[in-house]
Amino acid sequence: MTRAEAAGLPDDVAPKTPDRLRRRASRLLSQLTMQSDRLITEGLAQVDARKWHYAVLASLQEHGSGSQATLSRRSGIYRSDMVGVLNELAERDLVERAPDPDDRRRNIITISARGRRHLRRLDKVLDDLHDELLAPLSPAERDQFVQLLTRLLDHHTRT
Amino acid sequence: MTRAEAAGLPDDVAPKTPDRLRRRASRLLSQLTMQSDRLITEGLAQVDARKWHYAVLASLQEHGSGSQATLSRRSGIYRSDMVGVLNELAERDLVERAPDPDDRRRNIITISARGRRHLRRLDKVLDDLHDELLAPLSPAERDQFVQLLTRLLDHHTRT
DNA sequence: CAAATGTCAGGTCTACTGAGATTC
DNA sequence: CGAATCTCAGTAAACCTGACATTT
Repeated sequence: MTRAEAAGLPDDVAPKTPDRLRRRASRLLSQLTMQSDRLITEGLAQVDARKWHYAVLASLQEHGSGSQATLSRRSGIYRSDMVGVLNELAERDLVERAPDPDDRRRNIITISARGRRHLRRLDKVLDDLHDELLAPLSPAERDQFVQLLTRLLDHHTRT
Repeated sequence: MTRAEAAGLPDDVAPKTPDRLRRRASRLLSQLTMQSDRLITEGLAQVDARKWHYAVLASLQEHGSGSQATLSRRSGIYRSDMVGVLNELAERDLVERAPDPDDRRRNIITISARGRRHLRRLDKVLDDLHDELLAPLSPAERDQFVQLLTRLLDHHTRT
């Protein structure tokens, strides 16, 4: 018995796909991302960090120092928002902001020893949080989930 | 050669997992959802609709009429935001808002014939948009993707 | 009385735009 | 000159809270 029949609705009113609202990938994505963001934001707050802190520190460690504009392109944060993020990171002595002698428009951002230590901590915290986020999935399913997400995202950003 | 070696970084600085930023499920989710939301929002705007319109209309059709508070619980929209959404839907004659004679605190919201027609249109539009969203995936992969999302979301909302 | 309902007036956060000053 | 960089001001939308009057 379909849901429409159960509700006593005539056939021409019955949805082709019951529960279509709940099955729409876009809606599932939105809702899950809200949960995920909350989880991550709260978890990082407990170690005095934010999502963008991690993005910038990880990018610095993996790809090396760079100007604010470079970091912006790498991490996807807007140039205008990067200023505030770097202010927070510099306040905590996690990065150093020094003028570029070769191009005086630029600041060169470098991760500090403290920043590297902090990043290691954040990585552990995030590992735990992702364990919680992906708890219902087996290791193989987690890999597959990440792979599907990656393919979708690549498709929509590359083009 | 790892990325860390390529960048000339010492071993103790090398990330355990290269590209960890790009592989974090939370980050993939955030970014993909941003693309998805943009796609859906723009697509619906072309037929003078918004995401919440669809949510409310679909809920009305699948679960029948109800008070604003009931709709709010069904669709996940806040009671306070529901007012505005229903104003927009009523302006377009897609729903009717009538006081409940049995409980004068309530309004009973009913989908109109026009609303049902509009909903059918929105469903087609959304089908196309999801085709675009999930373009890189095979039908089997799309099912699996939806299923993984559903399991994750269930886990984080039920508990 | 406590609780539910519809409504309104906000708060906060985030993605995003625009512009100005400086330097290349 | 045009273009890039850093910075700040501000918009728009989304999620969310709190309060109020009315009714149960």
